Amino acid sequence: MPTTIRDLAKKLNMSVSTVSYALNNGPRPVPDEVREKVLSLAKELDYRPNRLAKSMVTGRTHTLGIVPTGQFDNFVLSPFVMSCMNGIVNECEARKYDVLLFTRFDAKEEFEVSNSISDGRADGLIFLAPLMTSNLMEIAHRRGVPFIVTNSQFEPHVPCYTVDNSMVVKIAIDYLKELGHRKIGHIIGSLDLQDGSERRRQFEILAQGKQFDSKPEWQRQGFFTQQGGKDAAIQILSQPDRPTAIFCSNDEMALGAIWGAQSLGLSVPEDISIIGVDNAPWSQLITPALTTIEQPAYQIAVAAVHALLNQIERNELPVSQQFRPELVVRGTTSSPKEHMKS
Amino acid sequence: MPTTIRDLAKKLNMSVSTVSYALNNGPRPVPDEVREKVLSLAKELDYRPNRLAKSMVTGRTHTLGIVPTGQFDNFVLSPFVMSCMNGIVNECEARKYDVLLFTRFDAKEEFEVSNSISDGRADGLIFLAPLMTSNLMEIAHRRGVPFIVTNSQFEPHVPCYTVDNSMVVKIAIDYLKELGHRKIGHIIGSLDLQDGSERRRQFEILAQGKQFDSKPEWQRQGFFTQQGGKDAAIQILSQPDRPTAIFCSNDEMALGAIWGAQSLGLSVPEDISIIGVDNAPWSQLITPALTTIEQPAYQIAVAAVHALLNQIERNELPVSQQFRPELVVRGTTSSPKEHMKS
DNA sequence: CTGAAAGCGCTTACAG
DNA sequence: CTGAAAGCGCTTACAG
Repeated sequence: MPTTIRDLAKKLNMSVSTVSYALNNGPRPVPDEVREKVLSLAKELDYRPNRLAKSMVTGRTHTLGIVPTGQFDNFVLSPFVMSCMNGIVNECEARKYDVLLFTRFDAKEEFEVSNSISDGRADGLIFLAPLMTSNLMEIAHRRGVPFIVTNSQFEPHVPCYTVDNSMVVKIAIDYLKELGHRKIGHIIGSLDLQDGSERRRQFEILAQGKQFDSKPEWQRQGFFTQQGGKDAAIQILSQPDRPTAIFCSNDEMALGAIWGAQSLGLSVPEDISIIGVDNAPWSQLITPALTTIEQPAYQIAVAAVHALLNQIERNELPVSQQFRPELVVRGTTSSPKEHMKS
Repeated sequence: MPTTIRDLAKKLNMSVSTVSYALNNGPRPVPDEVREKVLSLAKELDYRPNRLAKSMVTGRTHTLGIVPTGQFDNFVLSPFVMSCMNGIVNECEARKYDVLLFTRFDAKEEFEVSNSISDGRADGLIFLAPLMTSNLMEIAHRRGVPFIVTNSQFEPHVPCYTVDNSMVVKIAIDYLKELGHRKIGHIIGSLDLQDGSERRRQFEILAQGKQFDSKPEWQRQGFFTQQGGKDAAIQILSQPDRPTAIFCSNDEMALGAIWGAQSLGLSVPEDISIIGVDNAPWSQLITPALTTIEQPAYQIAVAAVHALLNQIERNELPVSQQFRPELVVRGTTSSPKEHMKS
């Protein structure tokens, strides 16, 4: 059995309160001599404070909970989520918080998750790109658990930290237009994720605003996966009248789209320009290197954690924030061939 | 204030014990009618059990702690660690455990880590590729906290789950020899990590066994990073007498080595064969695709978690296990040019 | 069958 | 200045 504060008190013939104050160096003053004694015995007996007991009485755990959307597999595959995790963990480290990863996730075991998130183990919650249909945020709100959301947007009162998706699409389209493209397709991401559906919506808005030509047949679901991107690209590009450029909602699908185009005998970027979103670590390693839109995932996460901890520690209400994406021009985009332009 | 078990008992005019047994559906039998009442009021008042309180009395948290080696940055960069995390989280999910990520890590804030790991928040610990100099395992052992180690090996009584590094090196060297290589260099990984130092040691053993030619100048530190690999390759390959193949202790360094070779005007694999370790997700995306040795990181992690949970739940002592690596032949290796052979 | 009570290991008002 | 005690929210022997 590990040493407890009572063991120390008994051995020293002191009260537990004195020992506690000595150990914590306050808030009640303790004579140096007494403190020395306590500390030295604590060391000798390898005393370790029990955090559960402490948390029970203080109501604080110094732990942040992370609620993933789905299987952790997707984490590893998604460079965005990984950068987020990186930012979260680094910021937590700086603020001396630990990170609790909930493994029963929203999509599958909602009931267990909804129990976990407010069971006292975390001071606050980070929802990583939750499904648009998730009601977990509502539950957290109702139960008074501080939380923030990354990469999804909900009602105004829900604090959301996300990239500006209308800007993501605008930057991509503006750049393609600048290159001379008029006929632009879109490989759509998962529509139950806000990034996927919002990018599609913005694409639609620009298309309907006659910013460029697009037809329904040039827009296909790719589900944010390589295979999905490849299938979608093949469908889009095997049509007699095809676009000269495709905007893909993430890099995975863009990679698949390149393969799809090549499988049809088309060259990238000569025959078809392809642009993704994320700036995945591998995107600069492929040939040709992928043109993409980078979202500041790391900074988003750091800001989100910062806001959440400010709410927890200083009761400051977090305010939603949108972050600017950035164009990264590489080799999968170029001007369209003259005869393809229209 | 959230509803407690006492609130329920009071409102129902029952004892807390009855409510507790009703809520947990045992171990003491409770009449169906009473149980219904309790459950329905619990639902009405949105009662959520406090896990801290429960853990205090049961001594179990249903949470596994992960102790990273260093900055989380390295996690994101390292495909091996990511696959491990993936395996850990998936296996924990299946067994209904959550995952606590300690953010104060071994290398920097050892004292805080050593406090955290035995503070009651986790039922067991996973040390992810700990430094060979770490004494955290000893501390965990002394305090009676169940733990396992991945990708590092210590004394026999420490349960370690790791790839068989002698086989990693043997497979790489055998394959290069089979291609006809006689002059082989090595880009060494971090020597404070067991994978790095063990692979170097095995390389040395084979070299001294006259399995192939190698000189000290053909072995350079690459610190497991791209830049380190590039620098090392440039040093190795700018010598008048240079090897025809380089075995790199991981894929990151192999990538850097390719760049280094190319910066010297050498072609891969025509002028120099390069082989890595890890089978990183991007390794098949580069041109030429990287020949590498895959270690079953996911399976290692799953087995490790499995063993750890068996110890926690059934008191079965975990036994160390070594896993077989596998050769993945791709485009960065070929037979050496005739005149270079010796 | 069910209630009153002890106890998990702490913190912190409350007395003296 | 310091000790005895209440209490955080549970589980579970112990009585009745």
